[in-house]
Amino acid sequence: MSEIEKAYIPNDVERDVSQKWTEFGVGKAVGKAKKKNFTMMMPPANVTGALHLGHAITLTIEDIIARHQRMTGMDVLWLPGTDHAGIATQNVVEKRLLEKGLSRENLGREKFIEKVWDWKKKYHARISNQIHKMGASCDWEREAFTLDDERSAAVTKAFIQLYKKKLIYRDKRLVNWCPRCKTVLSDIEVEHREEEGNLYFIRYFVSATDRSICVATTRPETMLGDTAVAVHPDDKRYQDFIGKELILPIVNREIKVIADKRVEMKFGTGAVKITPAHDQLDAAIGKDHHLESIVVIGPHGKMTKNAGRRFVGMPLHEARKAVIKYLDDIGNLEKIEKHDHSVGHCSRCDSVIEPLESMQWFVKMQPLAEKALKIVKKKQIEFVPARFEKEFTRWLDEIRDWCISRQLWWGHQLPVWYCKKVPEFADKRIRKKEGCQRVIVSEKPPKKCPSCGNLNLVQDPDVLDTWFSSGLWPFATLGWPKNTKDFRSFYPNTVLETGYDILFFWVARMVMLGAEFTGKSPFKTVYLHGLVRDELGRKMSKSLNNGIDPIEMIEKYGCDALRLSLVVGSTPGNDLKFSETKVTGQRNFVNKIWNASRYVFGVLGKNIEIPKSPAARTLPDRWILSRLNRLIDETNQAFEKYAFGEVAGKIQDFIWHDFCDWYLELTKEKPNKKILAHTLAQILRLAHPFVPFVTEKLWENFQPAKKKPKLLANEKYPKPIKAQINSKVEEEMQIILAIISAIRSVRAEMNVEPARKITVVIHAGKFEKFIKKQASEIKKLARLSSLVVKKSGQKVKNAVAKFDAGLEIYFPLAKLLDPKVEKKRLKSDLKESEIYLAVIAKKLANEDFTKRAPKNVVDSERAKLASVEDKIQKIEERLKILG
RNA sequence: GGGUGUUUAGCUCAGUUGGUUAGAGCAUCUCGUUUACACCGAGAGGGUCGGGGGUUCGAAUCCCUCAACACCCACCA
Repeated sequence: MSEIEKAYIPNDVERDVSQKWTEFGVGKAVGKAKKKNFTMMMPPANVTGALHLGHAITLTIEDIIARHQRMTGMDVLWLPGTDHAGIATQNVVEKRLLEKGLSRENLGREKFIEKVWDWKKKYHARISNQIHKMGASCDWEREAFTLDDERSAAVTKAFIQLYKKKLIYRDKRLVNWCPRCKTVLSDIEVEHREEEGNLYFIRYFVSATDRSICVATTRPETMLGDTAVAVHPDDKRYQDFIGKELILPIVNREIKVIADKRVEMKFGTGAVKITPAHDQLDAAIGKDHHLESIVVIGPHGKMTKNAGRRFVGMPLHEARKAVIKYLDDIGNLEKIEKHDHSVGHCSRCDSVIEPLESMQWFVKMQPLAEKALKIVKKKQIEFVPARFEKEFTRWLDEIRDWCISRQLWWGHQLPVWYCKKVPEFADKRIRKKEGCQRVIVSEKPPKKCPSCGNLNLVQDPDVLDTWFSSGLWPFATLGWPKNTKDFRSFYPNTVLETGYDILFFWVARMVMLGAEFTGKSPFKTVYLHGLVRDELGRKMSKSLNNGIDPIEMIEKYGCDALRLSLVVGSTPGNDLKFSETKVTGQRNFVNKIWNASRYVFGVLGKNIEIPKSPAARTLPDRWILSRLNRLIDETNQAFEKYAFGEVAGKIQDFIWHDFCDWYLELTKEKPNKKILAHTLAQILRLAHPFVPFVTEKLWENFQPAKKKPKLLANEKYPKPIKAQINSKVEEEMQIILAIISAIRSVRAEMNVEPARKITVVIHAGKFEKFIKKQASEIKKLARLSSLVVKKSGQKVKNAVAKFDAGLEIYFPLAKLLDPKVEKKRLKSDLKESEIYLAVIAKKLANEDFTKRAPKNVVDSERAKLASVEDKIQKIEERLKILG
């Protein structure tokens, strides 16, 4: 016993245990088709920086799942990986370069990518190390990276296959442009926020008249690119304007008034300026009315030469001011009103997104979404919690095409070559050259143009959206498109666990691409956890500086404590408020397990074998076995529901209260070694998925010296022995515990020092027998010098009395008894009981209740009534005696 | 403009298919060095379950409605 430290010191233990797991290959999956396989892919962490609490909760939940499944006998593949995270990583590296006065343009593409790989290596090592520190029992031998060779091959294959099916196409359209990241983004990478703004009213005159139309806009600078004004065809105010030419102020270009149903009559003046190059709705209207599209805002957020000499080169916000001033000067600015509207921001850098017309690559989503929806309809995929299914299908129902090309360097370059026709943002040298303009999509660089034989082909400089490669993750990680053994063994995956914030970004794409390429749902269950927030419920962010570093928590309190603090009290899909005090609370619990075990191992001595089926000798023995098996039963059920918080909470309750507070204390005099060993072993097995380090370390004490050591991680998860669940035993024990509590309560109320042992007399009625059997335990825990248990007897005079559960408990100590205090105490008890009596009596007086409620409910109410009536009667008698 | 979630003790949250006087942890107060643990133990106080209405013998739990907060989606310029 002296070998076990008095308090649990996590850091050394964790290092030691971690090493053991690696040695024994705990996370390694076998991968034989005949074995029962369980597959789960770790959401690949971005190689941008360090692990945060979001990763910590992901790893904790997934490790709980993985360890639990492993212990139930599954061949678990939990495959770890990292994500190249295109924009995010490129941004950090560029930022770092900028600090040294460098830019990616100075370095050139190749050199720059080298730098990013350097960064990747460094942060990959750091993140892997941190994943280890979280206790993650994943299969490192199968680790994958979204940009490694195998995954890149999968990406190319996927791209080509979709292109051949005409599900990938190239088109010029209005896209979301981030002027800071200098790339287009998909629609879901744009975050809309309601912002204060202005509505500007600008007057456009009809050519050669003094009649005019006033238009309202939130973005006056775009008027330089207007090519029409639209009104609703039914709008009486503007009937005779339709078809007329207006003079666009400043530019002095003629634009037509058109009629279109999409114009909202009630908004603004009912007349809309149409700028097809810079607004989605305008683009749609422009297309239908064959309007010209004039680009006035360039890719860097500056005005183009189309905006006119006065504005060219101006950044957007300046251009807005200048246009307003100009319009005001020439008298065309009617008024400015306050107007809140939703503004799109880059999800990576928060810059305001500009709609920009540009040639990009898209995935046609409708056919893919249909396949995914079919999977949902056929119930081939289950969401936990279920409500996310609705969100999932709704998004798929309204799906829009996915812009997948990015003007970045870090990522999978498109497997596309042009016969000297190059995309618009390529540099000038190649732009000048001309060819037959053929687009070649090919797995390997083509030697010459298949149409004209030209040798001078140029690869599209763009890369694919990071999420395109993540979308292939469930099968690309297993070697797809090759038909590998792993793919056959582990596909489809069993569970996909991640945060609900990437339901569309990631989960939906995996389901669609999985259905497309493998013909089935990539996983059976989608478990979505909530977001970790700070104690005020705010999102953790760098700008608020409210982030908590999980590694720091591990160093301070231990990994097990951190893991519990992320799971206990949390439910699927709901956000979790996190605070350091939660971790300290769980650290205390982990220490409790440690010390309870220390006590048990002290009692057991060395070379302990865990008994197969220990015999219960006493009521407490039978009770703890009943409670234990009830717990096992409940935890198994809760695991089925993915209610990990519930499982952890129940195990915690059992260990702390049933086992430590009661069972260990009750049996200290005469410990039953076999029951102790068995119960502790079951506890360690049950708790292991949640607190793997401390339990694995403690498990070492169960190893008989001669035998080869076995790991707890490879043990079987407990199954309930239903025959040991015994409600009668639990009820009896409940009475013993109630007696002890009642005595303790009276002692505290009467200020009897704990050191002072007292005498208690119990009139126990029908409970006499088994209370007598537990007399020594009651004496010990209630600190009694003697305990007299009788069926009934004369009311004990000069005693403090307590009536509970049909029992009379007397404390015959004249010194203790202050009649005044005792009367007061009894009276308050009486009052409470009378209130309770009234409640039940009223219920039973109601004929509807006695007639309609089930018999067992009515009976139990009657029993309660009898019991409380008895108690009241006894208290009243007592009060009479006291006078 | 649609949709979802949350609202239970000072704080963080549990509350299965409606059925004891609504629970736990933290915090608070009182007592305690009973050799596993002060990262502990014992005891106590604290809630008209967001408001209103309905269904029912019976509602924190089911239905309607309102409110606050959070989030998601949407081309109102």
